[in-house]
This record gives sequence, structure tokens and C-alpha cells, in this order.
Amino acid sequence: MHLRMTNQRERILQELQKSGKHLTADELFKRVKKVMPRISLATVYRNLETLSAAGIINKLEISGRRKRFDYDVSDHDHIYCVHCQRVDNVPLDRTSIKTPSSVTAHGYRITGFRLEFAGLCPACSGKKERVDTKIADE
Amino acid sequence: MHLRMTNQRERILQELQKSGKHLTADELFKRVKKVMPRISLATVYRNLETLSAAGIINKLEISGRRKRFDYDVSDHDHIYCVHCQRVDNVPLDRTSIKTPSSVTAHGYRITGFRLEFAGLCPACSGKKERVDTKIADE
DNA sequence: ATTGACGGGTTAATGATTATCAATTACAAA
DNA sequence: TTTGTAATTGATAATCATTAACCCGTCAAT
Repeated sequence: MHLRMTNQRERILQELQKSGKHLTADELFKRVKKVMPRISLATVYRNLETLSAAGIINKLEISGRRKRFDYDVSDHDHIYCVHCQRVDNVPLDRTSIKTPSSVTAHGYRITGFRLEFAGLCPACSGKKERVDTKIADE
Repeated sequence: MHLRMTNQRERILQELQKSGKHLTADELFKRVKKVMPRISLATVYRNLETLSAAGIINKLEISGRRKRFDYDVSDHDHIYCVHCQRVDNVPLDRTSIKTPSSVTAHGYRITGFRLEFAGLCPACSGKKERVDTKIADE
């Protein structure tokens, strides 16, 4: 099952790579639109789904609502800003995490895990001092 | 800042505790409705938000779309079934996870982390054999 | 040329959650 | 008690992200 590289599919992929960021479908749509004004948002969603299903890109489901997509498919974890929703990579030693035994996991057959850090990005950390109290009980 | 315990607020809390599960707003709504038929879904959403903001219950944002609420506010991680969405606790030693330094985390001020396991619950694991292939590339 | 699968664009629909708003209730001061 | 004020409720509309439906165009194999 190899997949056809259509113009829009390729452009979506290119823009994601070029950005070097973890973009939402909507953000990517805006970028691609600049170069392909007639592209549809549905096409972006469809192709992001197709591409991630094919393992070419990575679909991230971070806390909060919108999915983000990552050109980097290698194993790594993420950190997101609780204030501006920005997402960055966290190069971390994942080997420290021991998969719990089936017993402790109520008999589940474990297929994977996800580690995600939360915090304030440099920009938001600087701007807001009193956010700390709000973050504390979140 | 203490919060007023209204009838509906208390009942929502009670039902969540009684269930012993990780329920969605909607599931909880159905349960509470049996005993308070006039309660509104919005009231359930509002109070779950209020209660979790006050630290009385825990709001879980697991992969996927719907939020779930947990009566247990102690530090623990979760596992969810990729097939039926069920969520269970994972008693795990969280101390094994080292918070990355600010440097590796792009200068973030880290406030917390979330570890979440995915898998097939006993029920779904038994029923479906060929799900494995589907799960594999997800 | 014909067929048929695959994408694409447009638009409508869905599902979860949040916002709005008028009516009601709780509580504290008079 | 009465009254003023603010919080809370129920009903409903709105929002947001995502997906589905639909029809049309393109290209590759027949």
C-alpha cells in the first residue's frame, strides 16, 4: 500500500516540515492556502489523517482540544504551554519508564504509553508573573 | 475560597464517588438524572468544572475527545482501552520519571507531567482477536 | 473512448463543550 | 421577616474541532 503523492498532499507535508513546529490542521491550512489558495480545509484534515496513518507524519493528541501534527516521527515526548498552547519536543530518556505489569493494569494488554509535560513557555513565563497561582491548582 | 454545596453539586459528587469509575460529563448526567430528573446537562458540566477547579475532583484529559472525571485526586496515572474508551487507574511509581531540565525543555518552567498508557482492556482483548493489527499502526 | 478508483472542493452534519440569559434560590445585612 | 445582592439553575443557542456526504475531475488500466 503505497500512497499517491498529490500536489496538495505534498504541499501539506512540505509546509509542515518547513515550519519545524507542531501545527494544528487549521494552522497548516492557513499556511498551505497562501501557496494553494483553492485548497479546502477538509483536504488538509483528510491528508493529515492519511499521512499519519501511513506513518509519514505523527499525530499528537496533547491535553486540550486540538490535535497537532509533527513531521518528526522518531520516538520523543512533548511539553506544552498551559498558557499559549505551544508545543515543543522533550528529548528524554524513555527507558526510565517501566511498563506496569498486566496485573497492576487491571489485565490490560498494553500497547503503548504517552508522556507529556506541562509548563509555561519562555514567552508566557516572562509576560505573566501571577499566572503561577492559577497554574498551581490546575 | 470555600464553595457552596448545592443539592445538584453534592449529588454529582456523590454519584461520581459511588460509581468508582472515570465518568464523562454525559455519563454522569444520565446517572444524576435518575435521582434529579430536572437537572440540566449544563449544570453537570459547570459543576464538574467548579469541583475540579477547587481540587475536589480530578479532571482527566485522556487521548481522544471526551474529558473524564475522577473522584480520586491522589497522584496516579491512567490506562485507557483504545477500543471501548474505558479508563482505569495505574498504580505506578512516578518517581522514576525525571523531569527534564529547563535546558532540554526549551526554557519552559515545568509545572507537571502526565503519563498515560494505552491498551486493550480484558473485555475487548478477549472479544477481538484481529484488532491487534489495527492497534499496531495507531 | 470507457470505466472506475482516488482525491479534491464545497457544504452540511456531528459531538463535545461552553456561553447566554431569564428565572430562582441562598444568604447576609437591615 | 424583609430585602438586596450575588450565585446557581435550567433551557437553549452558539462554538469549536472534526468528519461525513456529495458531486465532480483526473488518471491509469481496459
